[in-house]
Amino acid sequence: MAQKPIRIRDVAKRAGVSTATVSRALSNPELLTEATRETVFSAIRSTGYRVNRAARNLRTRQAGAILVLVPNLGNPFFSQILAGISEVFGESDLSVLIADTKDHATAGKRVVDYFLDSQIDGMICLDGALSDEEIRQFEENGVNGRIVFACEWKHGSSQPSVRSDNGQGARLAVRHLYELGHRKIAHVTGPQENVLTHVRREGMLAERAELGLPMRDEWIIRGDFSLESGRAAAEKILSMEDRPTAIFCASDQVAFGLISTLKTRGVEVPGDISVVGFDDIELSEFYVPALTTIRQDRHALGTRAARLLLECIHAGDAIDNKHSEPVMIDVKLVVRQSAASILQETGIQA
Amino acid sequence: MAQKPIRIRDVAKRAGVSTATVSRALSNPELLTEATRETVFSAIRSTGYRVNRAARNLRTRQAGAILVLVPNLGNPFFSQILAGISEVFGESDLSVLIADTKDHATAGKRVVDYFLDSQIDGMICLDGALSDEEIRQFEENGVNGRIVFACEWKHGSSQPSVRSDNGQGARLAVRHLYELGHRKIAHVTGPQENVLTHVRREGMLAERAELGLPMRDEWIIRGDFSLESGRAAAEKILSMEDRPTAIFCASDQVAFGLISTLKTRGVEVPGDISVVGFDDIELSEFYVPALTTIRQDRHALGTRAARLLLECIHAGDAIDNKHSEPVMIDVKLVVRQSAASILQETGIQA
DNA sequence: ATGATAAATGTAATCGATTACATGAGAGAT
DNA sequence: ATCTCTCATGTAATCGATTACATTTATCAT
Repeated sequence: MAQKPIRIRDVAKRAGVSTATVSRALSNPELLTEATRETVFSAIRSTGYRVNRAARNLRTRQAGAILVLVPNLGNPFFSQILAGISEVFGESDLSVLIADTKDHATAGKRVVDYFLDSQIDGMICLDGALSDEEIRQFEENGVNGRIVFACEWKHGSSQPSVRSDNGQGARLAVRHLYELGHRKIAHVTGPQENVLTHVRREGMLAERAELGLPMRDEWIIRGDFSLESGRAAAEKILSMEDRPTAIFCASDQVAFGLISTLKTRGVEVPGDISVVGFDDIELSEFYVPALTTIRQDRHALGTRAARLLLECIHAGDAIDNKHSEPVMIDVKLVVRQSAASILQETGIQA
Repeated sequence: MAQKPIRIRDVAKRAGVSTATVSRALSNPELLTEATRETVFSAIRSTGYRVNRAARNLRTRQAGAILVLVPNLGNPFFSQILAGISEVFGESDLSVLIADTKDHATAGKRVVDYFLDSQIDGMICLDGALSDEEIRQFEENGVNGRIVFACEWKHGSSQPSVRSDNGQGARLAVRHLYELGHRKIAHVTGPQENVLTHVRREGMLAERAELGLPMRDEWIIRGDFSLESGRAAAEKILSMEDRPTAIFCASDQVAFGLISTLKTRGVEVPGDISVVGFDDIELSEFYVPALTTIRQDRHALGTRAARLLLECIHAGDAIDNKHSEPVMIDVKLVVRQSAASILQETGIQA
């Protein structure tokens, strides 16, 4: 019961014009007379014609799609970014493909192949941990001008990117804890090679130095943004003789893993230890205690990156990589319940 | 600096064969002599040839992609399902498009257009709330055989679907609470028109009846799976004179919203009120208290649906809709901390 | 040796839209 | 009345792979 496919030729016949005219009505309507344009459109409507993407893509040498490369689709952090991206591309006529870096690694797929197979016209990469080999393949095949990084980026690369002001976020977190009276502040980092891990740690150290806060090696605990690593960090902290009074986590998930484990072991948050997260995912507001955290505007990260990519694609080789400096998105401190004044902890009142 | 595109013709020339032979080497290698096959493949390797998808799609009248329609990309519940889906399609050579129903509604897009524009060969629909109008369009355009529902489904439709055993899940939840000694059990539902809302509510009522539990109208609280609706439900419960001792929520998110609000208002969970969720998203284990909930195997939902769709696509019009009965995925009760024996609550010991 | 059959490969039409180039009609200048 | 020039539209080549059909070659029976 397949429908009879309606071709541009059928529309042309119906409208009494050539296929060229129909095609122009679609892509450059201003070239046509008011009258013919009307005739053609009414023919299109009455036949229910829809352009065949494959044919168009073949002829125009475009793919009509872009790819979003996500480090881990299972992480709720990315959902709002994706929503922002698909919102923008929903208005263009580009479709959005989504792939998980994890799947790739296991399946031995090369990202550059999406370009080489002309499956995509561009890519938004949410994963800064692409191998150098893959980056080299991008350069080699001249697809660099059609890649935008968002959230994460490749360290030292000049590729266009959209990012939160992570350093500032870290400083806000530390300062907030400082203002609450905390001096012994620990930090659970992200994965070792991650750019975000780096800038957030640096931001924290900078603010710390500025405030003249003490520092110990054991206060920097290696994590990887995951719930599980939050749990592991909690174990470390529980085993310390002299525990920090506050902990700044590199992600909200880490904070959840941490808090949940601490509380299970009888350590109260924020009673005994204050915790600040990073990201402000939806759930943070409804955690117990509601999480004090640094908000990243994930939706904006998505839409800005999407628009930037659209520019790159439309510019083509014309402008090339003039978007060298990253687009920065402001972050802000969201004060909730998980970090409290140290006075409450010790019971000392002024 | 665009790369010279290598066409099948170039490979043919290099290998000293016709384009037909090269094409066969790729799609039906068994038709060729060992020798020519070797020659062709080595020519492919040395030229770095990659097939042009647009050309292939045009000729074969396929799209080379499938669509996953998600009710709300921002909901972490779907991430694992998506991961499962992209895992399966990563092995086929179909790409995965993802679209959010919300965007569609606002942009006034029609889902069926993806098919009509030959952008997709099939679709996995995670949204059971498609309008009748849209369903009609599917039938009208003969694309019904290429649609698989997952998680949710269209009530009364015979379209292939993969779903959790929601009724059983609800029964398990109620029974668990019953066994803990609870008799006054409330339920926060999903959105009114949702199929899951319906079957979960029915399952709950059935188990309740079987156990001879009392029932009051105010114990059925309307929600919509969201954190916010959990908060609203909590407000309702707080305002009741005679509060239920346990609450079964239609989703984990609802449970979080509920618990967080109850605790903020000084009602302890599970001390004063026990709560059971539904879904078992990653975070549930790390909530405070760790959430007792019904686990849906989201990854399996994704992979099963993906494989089912692959079958449908390969079968073509041949088998048509023989997958009439839904694929059921088992759920199980995961006991954690949010639901406790009622004895603890009242302080009465046996 | 010859014809029949099967297996491997080649030839060329085809998928459907786009667009460079060609054509024709009308406006305006002389 | 004739010549230009412009603007709207038509003609047909093209994008690159697939595949029905044609042709060649090899295999085998008689």
